[in-house]
Amino acid sequence: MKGLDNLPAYWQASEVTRHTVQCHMLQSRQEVMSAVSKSRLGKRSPLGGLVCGPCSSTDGLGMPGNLGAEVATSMAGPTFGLGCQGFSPVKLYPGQRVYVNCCGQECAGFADPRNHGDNKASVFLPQQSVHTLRRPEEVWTAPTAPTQATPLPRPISSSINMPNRYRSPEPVDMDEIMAAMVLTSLSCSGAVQSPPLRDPTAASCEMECSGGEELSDSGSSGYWSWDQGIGSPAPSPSIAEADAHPADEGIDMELEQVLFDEPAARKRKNSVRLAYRCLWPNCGKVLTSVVGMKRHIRTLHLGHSSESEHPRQPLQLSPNPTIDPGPGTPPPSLLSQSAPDCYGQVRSEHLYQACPPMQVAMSPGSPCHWAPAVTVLQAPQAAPFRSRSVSVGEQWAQQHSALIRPNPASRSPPRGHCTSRRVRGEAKKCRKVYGIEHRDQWCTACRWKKACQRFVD
DNA sequence: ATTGCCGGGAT
DNA sequence: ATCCCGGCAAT
Ligand SMILES: [Zn+2]
Repeated sequence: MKGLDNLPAYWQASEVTRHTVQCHMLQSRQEVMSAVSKSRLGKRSPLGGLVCGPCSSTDGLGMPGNLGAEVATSMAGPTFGLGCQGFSPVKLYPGQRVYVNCCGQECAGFADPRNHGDNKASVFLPQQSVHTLRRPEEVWTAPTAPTQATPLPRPISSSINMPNRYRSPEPVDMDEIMAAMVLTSLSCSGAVQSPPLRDPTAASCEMECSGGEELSDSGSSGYWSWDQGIGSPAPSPSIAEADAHPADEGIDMELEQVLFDEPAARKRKNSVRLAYRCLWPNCGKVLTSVVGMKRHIRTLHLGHSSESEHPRQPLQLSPNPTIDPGPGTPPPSLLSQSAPDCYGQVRSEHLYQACPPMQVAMSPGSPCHWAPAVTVLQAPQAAPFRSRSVSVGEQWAQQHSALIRPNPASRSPPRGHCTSRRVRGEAKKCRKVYGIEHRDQWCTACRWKKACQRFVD
C-alpha cells in the first residue's frame, strides 16, 4: 500500500518528562513509558484504548471506540470539565456537536477546545467557518428543531486508508467524527493558538503538563492540546480568528493529526521528551519518534496484517457540498513516486498532500551530537551468497559475530566511541524493492532490520 | 518523508 | 539462536 502518506494517524503523542513532576497525567504517562522501556509491551498489547472510560454523550460526537478514549485521555484535563453529562452547557468535549443560535436560526457547530476557562464556550460553526464565543446558556447540545442545519461537514473528498475491520463497530458515523475533529483541529491550528485565559486553579491541573505547544515536529500540531496555554507566554494572537483556517491543508494530514493528537509538551530544553502513543485498537504502543510511530503503524498495523481479504479499504469521506474546500484544496496529485516498476505498488486514491512543514522549530529529541567517529570500520562485504536453503539469518548472525567478535587488537576498536554506521549503499534493498506489503519476500536480514543480505552493496 | 540498519529486547 | 523493532542517521 502506498497510501502511507496518510496513515490514519493512529497515534497520539504525549510527553515524558525526566523529572517526576507535578501532574498526574504525567505520572501515568511515565508509567506508560517505563512500561515500554522495561518490558516491551507485546505488540498487540492492549495498552491503548483503556485509559479513559468512554464517556460518550448521546448526542454530540459520541467519540467512538479508541478515538474517543484517546481524545478524552488527552484532555482528561479540566478544560472541558470531565463531565460527560452533556447537559450542563459548559461541559463540552472538544469537537462535540453543539448548537447555537446564529442569525436567528439554530446552527450546528462544534465545541472548540479552547476558551473554556472563562465561562465562554468557543463554538466553531462550520457553515460560517468561524468561531464564536457563546455563553454556556447559549449553547445547547441537542437540536431543538429537526435539524435542517447541515449535517456535519464532511471533509472534502479524500480518503484515508483504514481497513474496514478497524473501524469502530459502533454505529457512529466515522466520517462525521472525522470531520468534526478535523474542523476543530483546523480551528486550533496555526497561529491562532493558546488563548490567554487559563485558570490553573480551576479544577485539577493535570493538564498542565500539556502546556506549551510549540512542539515541533512537522506534520502535526497539538490539536487537542487546547490546554496548552498554561505555562507559555502565548504569542496571543487574536482570538477572533475567523479566517485563519488553513482549510486547505491536507485533510489526510488533519485526520492524522486528529487521530494521534500531538502532545503539547511543556517545553523545557531537555526535561521533556515527546512520546507518541499508537491509538490503533488494542495497541497503545508508545514511541518517542514520529518516524518510529509511523513505521510502527505501517508495519504493524497496516503492513502485512494478514488480512488478505480486505486490502486497505480506504475510508471514503464524501465531500460536503456545504463546505467550501477552499482554493487550497489540493488536487489529487498523482503520487507518482518512483515505485519499483516490477512490483505493483499499491496506489491509493487518497490525496497526497505535500503538507508544507509548518514553520515549527524542530526540536530533535537528542540535542547531543556525537563526535563523528573517525574510525570507520567498513563492514566486510558479505559474500555473495544466494543459497536459500541456509537460514539467512544464520548467515547474518555469523557474519556479525565475525564482525564483532574479532579480538579488539586486530581492528583497533574505536574506544569509547560509537562505531560509525556503515555507509549507506545506494543499492535498493528489499524493503524498497518489494515494498512493505511484501515483507515476506525480503531477505531475512531486512526483515530483521539488519543490513540487507540480498542486495548487498 | 522515507529508507537502511544498529543496538538491544523478547522468546 | 532467532525474531523483532525503536530510534537514529542518511537519503
Ligand atoms: Zn534485504
